[in-house]
Amino acid sequence: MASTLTTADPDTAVPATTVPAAAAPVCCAPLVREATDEASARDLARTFKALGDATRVRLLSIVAAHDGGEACVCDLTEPVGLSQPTVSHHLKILVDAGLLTREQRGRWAYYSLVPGALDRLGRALTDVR
Amino acid sequence: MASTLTTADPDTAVPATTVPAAAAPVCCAPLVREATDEASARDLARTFKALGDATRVRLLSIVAAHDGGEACVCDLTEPVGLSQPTVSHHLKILVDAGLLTREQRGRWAYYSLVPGALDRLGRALTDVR
DNA sequence: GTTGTCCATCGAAGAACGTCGATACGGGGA
DNA sequence: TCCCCGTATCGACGTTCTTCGATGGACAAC
Repeated sequence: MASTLTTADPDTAVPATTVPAAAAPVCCAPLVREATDEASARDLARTFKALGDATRVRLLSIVAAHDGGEACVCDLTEPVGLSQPTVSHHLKILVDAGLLTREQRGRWAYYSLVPGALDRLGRALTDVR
Repeated sequence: MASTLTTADPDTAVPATTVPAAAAPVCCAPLVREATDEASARDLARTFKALGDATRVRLLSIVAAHDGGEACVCDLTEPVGLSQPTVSHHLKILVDAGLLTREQRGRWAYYSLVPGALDRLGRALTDVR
C-alpha cells in the first residue's frame, strides 16, 4: 500500500505490466502522458542501446562527416583504432538498429546514415518530456 | 591505402584516436562536421547507455507522467514488475546519467526529470546529422 | 524505546556485450 | 586461372550488466 495514494494507479499501473497496447481513451493523447507502454519502451531502448557505445557513436559521426555522407569499412578501422572484424560488428549493430544503411559497390561496402532516423529519435526524446 | 583517397584523412583521422581535445582550428565549428571527438562520444554513449534498457525508459516515462512530474520508488516497482532493489539500481543509473534527480522527503525518495536533459540530448542527436 | 516502513547497498548468479585472431566468401586485376 | 584485397562470420575470452534475496540505515508512529 502507500503506492496507490499519490495518483490514480489502479487505472494504469496494475495492468501496465501486461497490457499490450491499444486503449487511447480520449482524443489527442497528450504526448506520452500516460507513460510509454512496454512495447514502445523496448523499441526505444533497442535503438538507444545501439548508441550506448562510444565506438558506435564515433562511427556514426565519422560516416556522417565523410565525403558524400558515406564511408567503407577501410575508412573506419583506423580512426577508431579497432580491428576490422570489430568495426564490422559495430556497423552491423547500427544497421540492425535502423541508423545506417549498407550498400555493396564492387569490393567495398559503403555505409551511410538513414535519412530521418536520428531526427525521429530526437523527437521521441522530447516527447517523453 | 584506399582509405585516404576519399577525404582529408591525414588531417584528423591519424591522431583522432589519441588526441584528447582542444584544437578548434577555425571559428564557429560546423556542428560535428569533423566527427565527434573521443571524449564527446564517450559522454554521449554514457547517456545513451542509460537509456538502452526498456525498464529505464519506462521508469523515465512513468516519472514524467506522474503527478507533479515526480514519483517515489514505491510508485515504480509495481508498474515495471521488478523487485525494489532492482528499481533502485535503475534509478541510480538514471540519476548518474543526469536524467533524473533525487530528493529525500521524510521516508520517501522522490525522483523527477532533470528539466533540460532530454531536450539537450535530442539536440545532440540532430547535430550529428 | 520499540516497531514498522521506505529505501540503498551488498554479494552472487546468469546473461549479454566488446574484442580479438582465424577463417571463409566474393569481386578485381594480373 | 590464380592470386590479392575488402568484408563478414565464427569461436573464444574477459568484462560488464541485469536481476535477485538478504541486510542495514533512516525516519515516523505508537
